[in-house]
Amino acid sequence: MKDRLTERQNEGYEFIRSHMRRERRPPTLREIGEALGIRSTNGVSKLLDVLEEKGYVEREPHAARGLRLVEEERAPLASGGGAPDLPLVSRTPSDQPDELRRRPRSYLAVDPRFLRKADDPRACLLARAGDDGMSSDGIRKGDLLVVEEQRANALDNGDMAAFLVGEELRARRFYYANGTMHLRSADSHYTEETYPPGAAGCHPVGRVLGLFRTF
Amino acid sequence: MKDRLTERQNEGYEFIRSHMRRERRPPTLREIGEALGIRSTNGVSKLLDVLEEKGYVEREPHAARGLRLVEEERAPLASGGGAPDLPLVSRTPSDQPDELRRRPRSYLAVDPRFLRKADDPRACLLARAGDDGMSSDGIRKGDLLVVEEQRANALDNGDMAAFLVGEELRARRFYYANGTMHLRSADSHYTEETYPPGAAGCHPVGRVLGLFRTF
DNA sequence: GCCTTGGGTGAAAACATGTTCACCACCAGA
DNA sequence: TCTGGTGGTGAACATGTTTTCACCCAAGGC
Repeated sequence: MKDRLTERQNEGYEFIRSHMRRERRPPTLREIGEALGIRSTNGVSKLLDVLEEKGYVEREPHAARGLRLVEEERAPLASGGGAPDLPLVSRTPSDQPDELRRRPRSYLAVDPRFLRKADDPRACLLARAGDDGMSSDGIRKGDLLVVEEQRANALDNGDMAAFLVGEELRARRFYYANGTMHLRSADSHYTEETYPPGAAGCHPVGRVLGLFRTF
Repeated sequence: MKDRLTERQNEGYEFIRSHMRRERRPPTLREIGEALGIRSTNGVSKLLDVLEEKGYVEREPHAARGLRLVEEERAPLASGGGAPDLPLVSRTPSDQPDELRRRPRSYLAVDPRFLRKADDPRACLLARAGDDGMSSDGIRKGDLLVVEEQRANALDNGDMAAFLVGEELRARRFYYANGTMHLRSADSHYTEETYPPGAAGCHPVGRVLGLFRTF
């Protein structure tokens, strides 16, 4: 699978590796050439062709610095490849749910173990709870909710779910009965809300898998 | 030194950060523009000018992908800006607090932003709350607490702190008065506990910085 | 002698990427 | 009312970077 490298090829590979650690980006052909004493970018390009054939690097055609080390890709954790980034969504009005993943406020690394209940980790996102309606269930305003996006009909009665109501994100228990969605709060100060499916004022985002809070 | 960013500027910064983690190389102006919905490379360039002025990034003129994150430069480990792993400690008796970091049950990746209030991220660990004494404050039995190890005399009155009591880990408000430690619960069903410093039955672990919960 | 492989040179062409210039709109504060 | 900061558009331009093409040399195997 992975052929052995000649001495010269290994020099090239090692330079690329060290360059990526130092600079946090791949070298250009010229940079490689300069380091190895190769005056022609074509000479370098051929060297990379060999490294690619032998399975040590991958190249993205025509891209500047379009070089990746195969080894580091798979590195389980060696360099932080382990935890996927989830987008922390910014405030979104409930009548424009498509905006949810646009312009995320930031990305946070989340250990895959927190997503083990998700059908699809890529459907997961982070959103801030906008009210205290579930504080009796231990969810407080400002908590970061881990939400797996789901359509309402994929939710089961009693699921902890997240909804956009106006511009606010609310965690509630979800119930579906008599053709309406019921959003049940855990807090007696909050009343149960009901919406017809597809109501502009309330968009079901998905199931709540977990939460993060900082003090 | 480091000025605050506007929301829009933060979107740009966060995209760059996440792109570098995913791709192991900085984005081009056009890649940034595409992600943020900016059609002119000049618009992106001006955004980067601001990020540079405010001390978040550095630019290498004329270089392709000539972008570096100031923050990640100083990152202690070569983990490429990846999330550090915190040990999830296993059950430890309060009279053997040194065992706390021995044989951790597992390690979980935790985004550095969850540790921003820590003096020393390496002093942080994860532990499961063993009772419901703080449920009125939103901490429930089984929650994963992010704890920065600290000696009791580094704690301030009113801090949310973690204690080993017997073999159980408890979150409580910490108060020190009249030569005794007071562990105040948020829940009226629990009574306040007091211990002399150094009591074998109660070992202060540190300050609680945050919590993780999965449903 | 002839072919293959590894390892090149040099230059032009094609494409990717950053820079500059002219211009626009909104908003908050002096 | 003016000014400066923020956040852009669009196009031309200059530079960086990779590709392609033609050609070279030495060593080893047949």
